[in-house]
Amino acid sequence: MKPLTIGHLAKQAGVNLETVRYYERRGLLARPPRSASGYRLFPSDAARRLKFIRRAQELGFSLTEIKELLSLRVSRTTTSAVIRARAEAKIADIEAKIRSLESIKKTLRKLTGVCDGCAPLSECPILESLDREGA
Amino acid sequence: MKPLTIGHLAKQAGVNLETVRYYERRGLLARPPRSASGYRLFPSDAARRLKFIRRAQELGFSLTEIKELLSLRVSRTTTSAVIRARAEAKIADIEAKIRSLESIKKTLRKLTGVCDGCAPLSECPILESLDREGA
DNA sequence: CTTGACCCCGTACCGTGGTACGGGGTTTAG
DNA sequence: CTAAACCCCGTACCACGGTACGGGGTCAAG
Repeated sequence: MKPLTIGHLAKQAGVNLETVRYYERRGLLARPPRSASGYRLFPSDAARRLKFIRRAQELGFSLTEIKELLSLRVSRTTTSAVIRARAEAKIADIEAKIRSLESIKKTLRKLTGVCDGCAPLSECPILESLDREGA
Repeated sequence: MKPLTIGHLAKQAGVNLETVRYYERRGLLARPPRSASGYRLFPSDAARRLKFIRRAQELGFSLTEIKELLSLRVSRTTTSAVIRARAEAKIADIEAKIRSLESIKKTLRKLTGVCDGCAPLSECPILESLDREGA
């Protein structure tokens, strides 16, 4: 639970040290307290936050969106109703993503089934997923 | 079912015309036949393919990965066993994405539940999702 | 008390995924 | 038969998300 220097944090989270500074600049990581000589001293849960950011990126969220996600919490300055609305919007986004992924997955499963069933497949069956629904 | 010029295709798929050319260069779209004067004449299902690409991008796939996804199909040059293995790898990727999304969603649901239950929440509850499991 | 590892900051540079530009031919509607 | 609208191609440029560089201070081991 002792504070981490930027190098240790970066190593622990598996990211580049410069990336940590970059996220701080972008506001994804709070500006940490500094030692007398100006070194950043990160709370140990900063590593968790970094890992969250990386995972969320892999799921197609931009850094801006991730920042929004991370700031969803009840506070003095934001009422729970506002938070609730924002969270529900995010949930809808996420559910749409999940549906799309399920759809691709289903298609891929059909594809792996070919070997067993020898069913005929269209030229590029994957195109059959993700049809309809406006952008 | 008549062929589309690049402009019509772009409009139909809701993408920039230059993007179509870019995808063609990147190999995500087959080089289409040309008219006598050199105009591209796309089969009408190219629009579907473009929409697929855009959706897959929103799900965090890079253009390179999308190209791979799109090329998953049985052909003369690729045996079904190879395809099967590739498809199964993609399925595993997708399932991991879905799990991560479900995890974030669950956290967000807890958040929206606050209004009703007035349960105390940690400072930033979203961090609790996506914990553990190596990158 | 020096040497190597680490940190600071600002700025420059890079890969990905486009998007724009510009000089030129083509097609089509009036 | 001409003007608008479209297409060609190559090249330049852009935003995002980093990543590297370089000149300087700091800290810990020998």
